[in-house]
Amino acid sequence: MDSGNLFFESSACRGTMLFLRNGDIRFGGSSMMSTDETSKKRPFFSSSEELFDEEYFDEQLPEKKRRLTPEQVLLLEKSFEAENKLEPVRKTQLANKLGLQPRQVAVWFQNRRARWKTKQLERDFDTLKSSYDSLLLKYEFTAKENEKLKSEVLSLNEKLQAKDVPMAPILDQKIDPLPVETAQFSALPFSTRVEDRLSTGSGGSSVVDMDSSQLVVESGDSYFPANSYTGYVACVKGVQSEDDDGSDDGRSYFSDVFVAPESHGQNHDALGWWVWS
DNA sequence: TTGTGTTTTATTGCCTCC
DNA sequence: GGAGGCAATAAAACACAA
Repeated sequence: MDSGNLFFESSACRGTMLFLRNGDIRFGGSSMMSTDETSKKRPFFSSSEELFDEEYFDEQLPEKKRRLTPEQVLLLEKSFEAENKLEPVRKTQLANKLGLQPRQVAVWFQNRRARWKTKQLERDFDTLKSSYDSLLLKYEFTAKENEKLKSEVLSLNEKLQAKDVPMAPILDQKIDPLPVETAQFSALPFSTRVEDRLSTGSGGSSVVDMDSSQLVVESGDSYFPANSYTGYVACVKGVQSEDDDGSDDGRSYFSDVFVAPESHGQNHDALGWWVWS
């Protein structure tokens, strides 16, 4: 990992001097501190000036990878909530404020974005699953209705035949879906780009671009594959989203949608699903 | 206390953008 | 070409059951 280490040990401190490829020199070591103690001590990485300061060395034990204090994490979380990308000026300001190196702040944001993305994928999956289940129930219900109506037509035809009246035809085709208004949803093709979703963490609302007929998900909303899903989204009530850890913004990015299979017209697919455009 | 699974911090390598 | 982003990964720190 590191390009070179120099182990050192004394009565005061014990650890490893790390010579990193990027030219940084860092110190690692071990301690038997409690978590509480840890939170009171300095962060692991300090400026090279500090690290070569003898007084500093006498007072401070170099540590191995050190967890950030709750206060530091809180401030970082707040900053992330405001904006999940870190421009250089803000990085420097945060680093100064927190007593960390800018690199640490950048790394924290990088990892935080990764965690956020993982959570978001989980939420998207849950939402899609709920939507699928809901749509499946609807399909099954309507299919039963269809069968029921068919048998009614048969029955009535038999009665008409008995009275020698021309029969009504039984259409051997599947019925069309309910009108959009009746079904209480509207279909919208959507397409989102990962870059757009990640560009900021402060968004959260979805807007519909009527000109392009696309559901435009504002930055940081969802992680459906970019331009790879060409299905349709329809708004429906009652799909719950979850806010797992509370540290995320807790927004529901697709809490009111479900997805139907791809289609280019009002028709049925191979599995008998109703699809529309 | 110890083994094990999870979380957090940090590095590496590759990619994109300017 | 340098800066910054991301995915993958390592490893320390932590949590927790046995």
